[in-house]
Amino acid sequence: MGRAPCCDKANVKRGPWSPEEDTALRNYVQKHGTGGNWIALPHKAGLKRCGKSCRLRWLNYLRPDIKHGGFTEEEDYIICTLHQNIGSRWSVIASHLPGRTDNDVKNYWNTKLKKKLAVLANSAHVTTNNYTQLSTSTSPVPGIKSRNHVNCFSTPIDKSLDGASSIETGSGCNVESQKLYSDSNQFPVLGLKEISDFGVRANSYGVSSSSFPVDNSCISLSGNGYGEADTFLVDMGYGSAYDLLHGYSSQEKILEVAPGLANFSYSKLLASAETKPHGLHQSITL
DNA sequence: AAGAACCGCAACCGCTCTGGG
DNA sequence: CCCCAGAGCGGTTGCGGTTCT
Repeated sequence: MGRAPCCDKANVKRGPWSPEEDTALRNYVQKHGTGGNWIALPHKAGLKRCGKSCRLRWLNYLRPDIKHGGFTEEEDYIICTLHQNIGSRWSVIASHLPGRTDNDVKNYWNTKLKKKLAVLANSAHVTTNNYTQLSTSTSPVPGIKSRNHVNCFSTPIDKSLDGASSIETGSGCNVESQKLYSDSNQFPVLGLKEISDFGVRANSYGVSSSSFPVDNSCISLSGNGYGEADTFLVDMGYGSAYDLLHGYSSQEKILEVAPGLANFSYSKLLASAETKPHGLHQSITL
């Protein structure tokens, strides 16, 4: 026996909403609110619709603060970053995008962004950028062991950044790991730095992303327009920071995971630079 | 010009979560 | 605790519009 339906499907209208229905629902909600009871709402509003359908219509289309239209580059960036870190938790991702609904974000990801990233991944000369979660067996940095999805990308940090600015660095730079690094004197590793050294504030989403702040002692961007940058974020892909916190927190261990860091040089990387939408920094794809 | 293929998005479905009794 | 109704969520579908052949 299946689950009981949430409403009498024989007596409710389905399919696209008419302008009259939209008006009735909008007027009712604006006047009375939802009352915390969507099941009873359609009857009160004089609608022959399922409560769930009303809720969806309101949340995804009729709400006054809904933003319609194309997604910006900045929104792309946020979606990609969060999707990398937390997966398809659309409601959480949407909560970071004012005016966007989970349905919007989900549709956008499935119809456009996913394909866009696939094209980017295929066109990358060396590897993909860290927007993707490819289960690739090829490693972006020579010698890095293939893990669940090890992709690497760097972000030159502009030292003129406002100190109050926030860069998503994942838990690789969160307070807990920074403390661990500094307490155990691990920072000499390859120019690994504390994010706060650069005058920017790490913004941890409480996820296992993995951006390492480093100085230019291990990175050279000469010849590709970034030679003047002396601080960078290097993102090793989801999971690496977690490892640093749980057993890979020594230089030997780091090199075990990523031996390529020992002679890591960006100078050999292609200058497939793109301007990041928020204007805080730029990134290159390794 | 017409049919096929593709695309984007609104809406639905069914499962999980949550809170009140 | 347990149960259940309702809310919330993510995956999927269906359809209208657009582009391609």
